[in-house]
Amino acid sequence: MTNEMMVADEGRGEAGTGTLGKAIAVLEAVVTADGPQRFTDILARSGQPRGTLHRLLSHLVEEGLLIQRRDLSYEPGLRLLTLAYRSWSANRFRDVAEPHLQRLHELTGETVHLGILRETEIVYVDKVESRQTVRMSSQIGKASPAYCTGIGKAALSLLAQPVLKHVLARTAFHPFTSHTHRSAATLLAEVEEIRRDGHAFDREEHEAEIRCVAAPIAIPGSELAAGISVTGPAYRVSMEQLVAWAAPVREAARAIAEEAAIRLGPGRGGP
Amino acid sequence: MTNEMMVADEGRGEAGTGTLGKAIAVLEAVVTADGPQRFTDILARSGQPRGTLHRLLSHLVEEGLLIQRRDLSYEPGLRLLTLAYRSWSANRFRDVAEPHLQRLHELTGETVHLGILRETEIVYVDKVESRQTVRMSSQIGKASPAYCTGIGKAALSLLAQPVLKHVLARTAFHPFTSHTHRSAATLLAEVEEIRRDGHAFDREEHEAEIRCVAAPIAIPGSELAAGISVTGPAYRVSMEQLVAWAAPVREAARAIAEEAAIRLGPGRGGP
DNA sequence: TGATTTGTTCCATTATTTGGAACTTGATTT
DNA sequence: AAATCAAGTTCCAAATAATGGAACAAATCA
Repeated sequence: MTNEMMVADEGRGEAGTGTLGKAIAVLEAVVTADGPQRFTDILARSGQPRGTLHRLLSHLVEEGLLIQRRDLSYEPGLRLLTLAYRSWSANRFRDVAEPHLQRLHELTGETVHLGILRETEIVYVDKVESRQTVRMSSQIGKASPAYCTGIGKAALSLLAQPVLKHVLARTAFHPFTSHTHRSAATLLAEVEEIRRDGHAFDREEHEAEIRCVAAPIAIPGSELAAGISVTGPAYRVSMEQLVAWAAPVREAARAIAEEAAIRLGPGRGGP
Repeated sequence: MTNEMMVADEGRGEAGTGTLGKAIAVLEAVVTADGPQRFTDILARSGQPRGTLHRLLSHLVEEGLLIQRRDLSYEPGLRLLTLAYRSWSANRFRDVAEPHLQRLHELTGETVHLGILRETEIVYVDKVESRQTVRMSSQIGKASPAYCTGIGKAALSLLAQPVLKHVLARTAFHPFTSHTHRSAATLLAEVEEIRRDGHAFDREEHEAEIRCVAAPIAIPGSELAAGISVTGPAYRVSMEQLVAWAAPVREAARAIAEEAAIRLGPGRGGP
């Protein structure tokens, strides 16, 4: 099963192909920008010709995916949020994983994440933490690079070697901290270890003073690679501590995979 | 300003018009369904012809908006979650409102919501609550009918009469509880009161044993009607208590509108 | 094995998209 | 006040993609 693991191939590199692809690319251009975007801003960001872009934008507004303000600038619409809410709350894999995340959190007292690999990034799909953090409902839906996060590297370890190579070829190795992998070479070696050990560490590779231990999960039914992690600040969580937590994290991952195989296995999804 | 208040008009009633509209309609059909949907399921739900639907689905999968499982059934993809995360975390209106919601929560000890009107529904955009509830990160993105919720009725009170009529004409008055409005007539009378008072109550109209007090906010710059509310269980929160909270809720709404007018007012949105 | 259900492909017709250029609008400058 | 410039919108013939009915495959059932 691990060998067949694939990554959803989105085809082209940047601007979407096809009519729908272009529309979504424009949507993304607006959504990823900081503030409201005027027509000219989007024109520059998207590279579409004027006439085309204008029609694309009106269609997106008609669909409620964008909102046009009174000063003619464009903002993300509410429909995106509603669609995402529905797809999140109906996600059966997250549902299966949730109690296991909870249990891991009770054991460790630290933040626990569930993430799924998409292209070269890890998308966080669920999170359990104790104290109210600054931003209220966390970063569900946030995407971080796979190559420098615990869950990311764990998920990468599930990929067949040629697929892994293909993903790494598309990865930009940005040096977030002094510990961040700087090339595919060192990462490939670590992935080898992760395959052997069944768990991965983030040694302050994405954010300074933040460490984690993670384990991979192959989602049954779909060809997705996922993972869970326990994350904590370096001053509170030593590497020794993380090593000690590796076993329960692996065990939780195994339990999630097993339960998922039963509840969302080969047949139709349950009620 | 209240008079110009409009509701994003999505045009047609159900199935999307145009190429993009159809694609999003199909996406929605899959996303709102319970489990993974097989081709035939979607065929029935969407009413599209076979050939068309097949192509539409492949495009959606190509774009990462849907995922196709090994058994050929379709599930929501991760891209939706990522797009929604970006648009939520960059939402400047929510950003402005957040500290005010926090303050209201500290004053009342109950759950505080921020919602925006979209068509006939209220979409919850932010939420502040104390104890960890069952489901972790709440119902951000959830949509509830406007006619039977506090924020919904408050927001409706901002609409110009003809627009309001148009919205109510498209509303299905589902009797959730014994207190739910059963027709536009009684609702219109209450909206009149809400316009006069500046606040609205939900007297267990959407869910039994749940009450709230809400106040409307006209979002400056866009033509959106929004609102905030304090919600609590009937056994803990009396109607008298809600009446007492009405003033601070109105005041918070006013403060949010004022601050929003400055920070995201007529000009470009500053950093 | 034959019947049935489910998913996929084909392709001539039709409708939409494309995108450069002209046009409108509104602000700023001379 | 006229001229200049920038931003947004509209137009339309050519190019392209969507359409959808029907034929085709593949798996499932009787």
